Amino acid sequence: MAKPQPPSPPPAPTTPGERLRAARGERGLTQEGLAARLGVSRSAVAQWETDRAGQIRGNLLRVAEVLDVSLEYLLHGEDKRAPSVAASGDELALLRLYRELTPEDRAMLLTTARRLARGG
Amino acid sequence: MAKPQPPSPPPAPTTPGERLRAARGERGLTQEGLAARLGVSRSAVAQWETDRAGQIRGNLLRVAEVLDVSLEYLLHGEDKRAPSVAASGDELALLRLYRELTPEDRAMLLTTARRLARGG
DNA sequence: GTCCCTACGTCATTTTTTCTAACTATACCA
DNA sequence: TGGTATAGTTAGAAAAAATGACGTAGGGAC
Repeated sequence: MAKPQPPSPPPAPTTPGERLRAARGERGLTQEGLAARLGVSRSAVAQWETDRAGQIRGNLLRVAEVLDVSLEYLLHGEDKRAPSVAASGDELALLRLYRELTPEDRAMLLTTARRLARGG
Repeated sequence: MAKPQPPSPPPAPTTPGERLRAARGERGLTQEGLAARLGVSRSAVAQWETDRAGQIRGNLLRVAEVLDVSLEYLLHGEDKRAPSVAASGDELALLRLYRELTPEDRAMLLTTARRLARGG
């Protein structure tokens, strides 16, 4: 009965902590690594990710910066404002960066993307 | 000499506090009114607006809600709300490619984009 | 098996931040 | 002048978050 589950629909993280953890994971950072970049203790990061009393709040800005996700995404989840195309925080980040580039660099980035997509 | 200044180019607020004050003003709220809606004291609001020792933090979310501005705007200034939709064809292409990538490759592409954006 | 190492969760306590409650200042108007 | 409304500033209290220490789980190497 069970349809052969396609690849694996990623279970969207539902809390700020989960989203933080997801974003950190995607960047291949450990809690310790992230903590170091932020200049806080590892346990602080652990507490943020487990949505404990210790809240991200004060460091939100820097966390969003270091992980390159939007504040809105970290806090609210998917960006509800952009149903059309760009969805997640990292996609928005990519777009923002792209728009900053010179035409030459844009072309280069697209080439890189294609190469990676081909399995390069 | 001085060109007749057109209407009045609104001097863009440059700090979170100034932007908060501007947003509050636009909505015709006094510090007291805003404080009431947020459930904090008026002096707290006053301190946020005068950018005293990074304060808003804990209430950022609610402030943004009540004033109906984005967090990004409050904190960073530039309106980050706009770029949520991918417009041009090349941007769409970039996004499509991005979505095909593995998390690792996505991270790599973002890194590349950041490097290019920094002028690398 | 067990030793070790890495990554992580949790707790008690300390440290930091932020709030509140006065108090002060300025502007406006009767 | 007095009265009102709005906002800036300060000290101390209250709340929040960071730290450091401890415990757990998984994986290799031996």
